[in-house]
Parts: sequence; structure tokens; C-alpha cells
Amino acid sequence: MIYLRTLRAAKREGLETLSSADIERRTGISSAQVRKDISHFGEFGKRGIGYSVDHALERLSKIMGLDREQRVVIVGAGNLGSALAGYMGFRNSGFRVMAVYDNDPTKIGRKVRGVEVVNIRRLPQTNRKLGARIGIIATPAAAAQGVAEIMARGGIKTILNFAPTRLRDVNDTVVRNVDLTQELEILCYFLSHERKAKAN
Amino acid sequence: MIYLRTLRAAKREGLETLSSADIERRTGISSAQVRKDISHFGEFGKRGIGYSVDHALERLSKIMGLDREQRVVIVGAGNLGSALAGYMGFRNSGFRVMAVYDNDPTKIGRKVRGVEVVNIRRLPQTNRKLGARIGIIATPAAAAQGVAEIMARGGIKTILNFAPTRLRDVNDTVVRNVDLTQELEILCYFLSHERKAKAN
DNA sequence: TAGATTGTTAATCGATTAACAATC
DNA sequence: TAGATTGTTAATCGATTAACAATC
Repeated sequence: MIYLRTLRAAKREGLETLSSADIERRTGISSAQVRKDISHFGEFGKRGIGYSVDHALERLSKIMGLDREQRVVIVGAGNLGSALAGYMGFRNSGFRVMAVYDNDPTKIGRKVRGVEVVNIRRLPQTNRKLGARIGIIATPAAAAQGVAEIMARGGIKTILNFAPTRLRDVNDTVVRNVDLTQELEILCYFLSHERKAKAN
Repeated sequence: MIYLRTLRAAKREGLETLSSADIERRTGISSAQVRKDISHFGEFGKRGIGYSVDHALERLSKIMGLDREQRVVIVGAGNLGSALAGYMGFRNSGFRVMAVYDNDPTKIGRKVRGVEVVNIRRLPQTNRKLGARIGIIATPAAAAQGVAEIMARGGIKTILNFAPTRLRDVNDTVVRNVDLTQELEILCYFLSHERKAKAN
């Protein structure tokens, strides 16, 4: 979350408070929007002062569930799945990749980035032990729907889907899609339709 | 772009026309929105019939610049950069990764996924030949701003930035940010704040 | 002609911004 | 008290949806 990142940066700089105007300067989000967003989580600014960096950091981390380790499993041990398994950005933010699953016998049993590759069919069973509630799908599109259903059976509650396909609502699961090709396509559009706007 | 993907799927199924209501069924985007979006690119539906799959595909591809190969360069030959260099989704959509750049002498000269790793300092020069106008940043946050500036000097017009940092506006360049950690954080938020909504 | 469906205008809804009383 | 800044309400803006004349 951008506010957490901003607060962390401010803390590293030794600042003790940050006003909504300061946050606007750092993020580009208008101060009014900043105040509205933050107040939605509770009333933890001080009028005339701003937000205490430490206090806001603590409160926001807790609200986001980022005050403790969050366990993640990845399905798909290809290029992308492997890269995500070793992605330091996740580790640095308190996420821990517990297992990588795949259906390819030549991959099962090997390790990628220090994480064991397990047979996808064992996900429901093994995830009872691991207790991950966040899953990442890094498979071809054709496999994604089936994987999502297996994840749901394994107790996964939220899915980050990198497969370029819409997942038909898996019961009780929140799905977020990241479509890398689409991102490139949007840039491509800007190439031929020059405009000075920013693309997101 | 979701309309292109939908049209391609319809073509594979042998359909000749698609109405805005059909597209709503396939994408979840309301038919009114579909018509508004498409009409914005020109008037190429037929009343009483819908959109000709072939015709719409051709027109939209051209408008998006996806009727020809689009060249891409990647900076950062780490896990993520390497995965993106070999990502089939890009290739299948007409993007071609021309080079991967890095500043690590142990990587320069090697190949990742069949693409040569070149010294980042040579980007402005080598990209004159390659002619890529799309760049992907897959470096640590600290390096991203410098890379963006080098890219601009090399004629890169649009940037897909995976580094978790806001790029201060690089002149004449469109930047799109993909923050993988943020995506996971958003899911994390849904874990503790159960709601039946979809996350994007 | 009757039925279907677009492109577009008008109505609705939601999100952003401006403004300001409360208060540190 | 005077200055700064929050939290929130009211005003504005933009985006989505509904509705329908045009037309295939």
C-alpha cells in the first residue's frame, strides 16, 4: 500500500510526523484524498500536527494484516512462477513463499529458489499444514480455472492470477488479476496515440 | 486489451459477429460500456447485427498498434527480468524482446532465455539499431530512476516499471507501474476484511 | 415490416476536490 | 491566542448506466 511505503520511507529519513500535504508531495495523491483514505481506517491524525509516522505505521500495518508473516503458495514452476518464488520484494514486505506446485513430473521434487516443487494434486492436503491463505497462479491460461478450484479446496482465500484468463467466480475466493500482456498493450496504444498523460 | 482477446476467442470458435450483449457475457463489462468504448475508436458495428469479428479485430489491432511486431527491451537480468524475457504471453501477442540489459559484469555477455545480456551503459547506442520503443524496468527500486533516464536517451517512449518506486516524470515518456508487492498487499487486506466483492 | 442492435444523449451514480469547523 | 492541519460535509466532476432514435 502506497501509504505504508511512504510512511516507511519517512521513518528511514528520521521524520516523526507527516501531514497530508507532505504525503501529497511524495505520492501525487491529493491531500484531501489522503485524509479521506486514512480517516476511513480510523481517526489517527492530530489536527495542527499531521500523522505520527510510528503510530500510523503501526495502525495501518495491523489493518492491512502486514504486522505478521503472510504465507503464500505459488502454482506454476515455469519462468514466472520461479521468479516470483524468489522475488525479494515479497520477502521484504513480510510475505513468505511456502511451496511451489506444478503438474510436470520433471519439476516435482526439485527446488526452485530454495522452495520445493510439489505435485499440484497434493495442494489441498499439504496446505492444511502450511496454512497459506494467499495463492498465486502462474500457469498457462488453460490450467488456471482448475488450479483456482484446487486452491479453494486447500483453504486459499485470495488469489493473484497471472494467467491471462478471467476466473469464473470461485466460491468464497477473492481474485485479483495481473495481466502482463495487457500492460504492454496499453503502452503500445500510447505509442501511436501520443498524449502527455500518464498511463496509470 | 480485453476486447481483442474476446474477439480472438470468438474467432477461434468460428463466430462471425459478436453483439455488445455477447461481449458483456464474456467479459462482465456492461453492454452499454462496451458500445461506448468501441464507438470511441470509430463507428464499426452494424445496427441490428453487432460487430463483425474479423473487421473489429482488424480495426482494433491497428488502432492499438498490435497489427505489427512491437519491439521491447528489458533492463534487469535478475529473476523477474529473465522470466519476462522468456514469457510466452508476450511473444504470442506480437511483442518481441530484443535485448536484456544489466550492470552486473558477471551477467553481461551471457544469454537469458535466448536473449543476450548487454551492458546497460550501451543501451542508448544499441537501441538505435534495435529500435525498441517499449522498455521494461525489472531492477531494484534504487536503480529505476537512472534506468528510466537512460531509456529515454535510447529512444524508449513507454516504460513498464516493475520496480517499487514512483518514477519522477521522465520527459516525453509514458510510464506504467506494476507493483507486485502491492497486489499481494491488497489481497492481504481482503483476508482480514472479508467481503464478497471482487478485488479488481 | 418486425426484430435486433448500434451509437449517443440524458439520467444516475460514485469518486474527487474544495471548503471549513473542530482542535492540536 | 495564532497558525497549522485534521476529519467531514457540500460542491464538482467524471464515469457508468439507462433509454431510445436510427438503422441494419
